[in-house]
Amino acid sequence: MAKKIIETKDPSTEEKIKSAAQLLFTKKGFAAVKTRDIAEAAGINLALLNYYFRSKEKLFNIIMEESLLKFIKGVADQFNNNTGDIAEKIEKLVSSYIDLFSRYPDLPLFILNEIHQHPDKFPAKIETVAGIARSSFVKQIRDAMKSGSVPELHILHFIANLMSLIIFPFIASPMLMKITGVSQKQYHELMQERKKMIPKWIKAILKTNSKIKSR
Amino acid sequence: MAKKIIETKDPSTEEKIKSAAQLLFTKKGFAAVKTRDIAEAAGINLALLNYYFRSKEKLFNIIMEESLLKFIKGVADQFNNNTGDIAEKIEKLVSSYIDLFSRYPDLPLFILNEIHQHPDKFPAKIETVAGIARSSFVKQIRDAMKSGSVPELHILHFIANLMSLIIFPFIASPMLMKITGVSQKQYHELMQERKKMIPKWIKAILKTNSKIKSR
DNA sequence: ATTTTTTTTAATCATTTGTTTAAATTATTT
DNA sequence: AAATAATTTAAACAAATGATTAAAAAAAAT
Repeated sequence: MAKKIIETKDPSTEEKIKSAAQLLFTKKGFAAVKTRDIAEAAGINLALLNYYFRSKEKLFNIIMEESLLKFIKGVADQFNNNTGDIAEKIEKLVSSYIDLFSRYPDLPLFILNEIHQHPDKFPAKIETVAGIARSSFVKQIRDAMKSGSVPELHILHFIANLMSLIIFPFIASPMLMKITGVSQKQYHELMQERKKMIPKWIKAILKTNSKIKSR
Repeated sequence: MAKKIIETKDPSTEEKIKSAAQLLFTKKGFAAVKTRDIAEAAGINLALLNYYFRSKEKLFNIIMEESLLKFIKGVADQFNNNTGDIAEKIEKLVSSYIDLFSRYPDLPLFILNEIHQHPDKFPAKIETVAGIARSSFVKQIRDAMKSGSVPELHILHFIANLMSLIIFPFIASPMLMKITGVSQKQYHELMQERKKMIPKWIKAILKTNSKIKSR
């Protein structure tokens, strides 16, 4: 009856469990997924889940942590990158996120749900988040606004708009497809289109507010 | 052991159950809510839930249907309204939605989750959705684009952008508050601000694309 | 080859959970 | 007031569910 310290061994079954869990948790959420579902999807014996991960909750936390990392790494990289101007950073950010969500379409809703239900757990694990507000990117924007080269706009609006335009179409894809009658393939192409369009739109949004300032 | 046909009687306990269920389902989703949670929150005996609603699932469906109605009524009203120009309709739509989500902050995530998990169930119940594509509002936009008075832009982008800018900040409020350090009260004020700003931003987005066309 | 350790399996446990039952209570009708 | 119907309650059931156990099988070490 030798228990094992998780890290050290065979990735095969451990990985099988993790990827099955990732798939299911991401698609259905913690409560809706049963340990037996994971075992079956992974093609392993039920007891192995607890053997490798101790509990459903611990397994979920691992999946969630990795998901959060995927989600945040892109922002963090761009937000803390010190080279390039605002426009360039936005382009890279948009592009890398659209690629990420094209690969993992369930990721954003999964994460937003988790944050929605456990708002306090979230920043504890990922210190990166607090860093965003102090990042060079946000500073860059704040400075540009103060200097007048970019019109004033509350930073929340700016970040909210940018994230909205990137993320929401992935969260709402079934609805938007139903409403517009667009096919899966078309939808994907339209998302690719947005890589070029969102940066332009964001720029246009910023210019809009100059009316308010110059009045 | 007298069973009853639901509609006819005392609203008191039935309503207590419904509002408790609405609160919990909306906040935590179907699987995470236990019938005993609902009973406790409603301050009623567990068996009454089944007495009045037959099953947890039936109760959930009622809550979901009402939520979908709340969610869609606003669009449908504006989208099928035949008076007023595009700009006016957008203003009304934005304003009514921001009010709706300010009152029911958990509503959008709840509905998006449901659609995400049961994409087929959704349009079956709410015929309104299919109607949106054929609505006078969408026609109006399509005509305006063709006539050149508004630049060409795939209708999906238009609807996606509009919904994104309205809805996403409510879905992501905990995250955005953490990132920007904005308080609950400030956040609410900023959402109110968006009533005026989003229509301008949408207009600005539309104009952006004219470069592509006029080139 | 033998021993030891690690991994896998089938069976089982203890709770939890959705639902039902039968009796008690309350309200309504006659 | 008596009879009937509707509502509420406490208790219980059956199935589902997360977790554990002890033994078997496989792999690694000696």
